Amino acid sequence: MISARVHYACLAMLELASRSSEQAPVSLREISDQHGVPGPFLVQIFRSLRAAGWVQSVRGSQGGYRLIVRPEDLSLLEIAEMMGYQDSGNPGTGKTTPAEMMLQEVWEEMSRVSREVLSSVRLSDLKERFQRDEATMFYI
Amino acid sequence: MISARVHYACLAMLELASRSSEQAPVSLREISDQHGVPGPFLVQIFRSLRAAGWVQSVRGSQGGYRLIVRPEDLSLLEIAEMMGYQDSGNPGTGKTTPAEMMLQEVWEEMSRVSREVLSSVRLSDLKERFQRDEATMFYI
DNA sequence: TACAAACATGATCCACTTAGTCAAGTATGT
DNA sequence: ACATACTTGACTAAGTGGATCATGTTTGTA
Repeated sequence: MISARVHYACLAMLELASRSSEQAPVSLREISDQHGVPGPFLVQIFRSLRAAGWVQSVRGSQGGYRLIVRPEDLSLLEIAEMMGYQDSGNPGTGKTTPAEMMLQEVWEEMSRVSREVLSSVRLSDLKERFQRDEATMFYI
Repeated sequence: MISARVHYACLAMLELASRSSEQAPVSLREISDQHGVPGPFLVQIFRSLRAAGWVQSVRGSQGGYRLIVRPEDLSLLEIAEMMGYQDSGNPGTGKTTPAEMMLQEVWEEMSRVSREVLSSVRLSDLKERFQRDEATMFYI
């Protein structure tokens, strides 16, 4: 249901968000090492993130990526959709029999509630929780 | 998210349920014609339905399938799972970083609510609605 | 200026799943 | 006997997702 592509993108965005106070951009290498995401795959993902206008690239040595949207303005649903979450709808025989339509309603309700969950989580929510967790960890 | 296989299986089960009062079993041919499901594909699907113990096959001429569970005892979730819905869980890098775990929670919540929708619809619910629709259609 | 770090872009590849097909066999009613 | 219809198993075809490669461009630094 959730592809690795979506998962990786969310990890990456969370990393950028949690380090948005730093001046230096974050390199793909760091994200790759930190979260175990295949390096070349990250490149692809960031192409999309850049196209979405959420990150800015800094080329050259000491380069990397920087977040240029406010974390509270971005939900996981938006990220997932940008990464290709459910471009294709539910199946169907094409017919419009009563049975067919009834099932369609169920599938749509399913996808509705799923999207509701995704859209209810903003990047800033995760960032907050993340920082709280880190603080807790530190004192244990 | 919902595969054609699941969709077809639900259509077929609904057809069997709505005709469970008839003595004669329902042939695959009839279901195929009625709902536009590729014939040979139905064969595969019914193998699983039979393995689940929900239908009984009647071989030979005038043969077909007959429902042998009560429609109120079967939910769409059970059908979907039998047809291979989400055998594989959500993605993950395998690491147990805070970020990773937080995302896992979201993905799990997503799949939880989806399953909740599926499990809340029983075959008997669809059957009822189906018959009501047919009756309405008739009088229009 | 030369070099290394790091992004940019496009093409490509492989594995897996899903949808769909075929063929040979068995059971049964007429 | 013969037609109908399920049984079983193998098999193909297409699409998708994950991952990789190669090559080029930009920029900081020695």
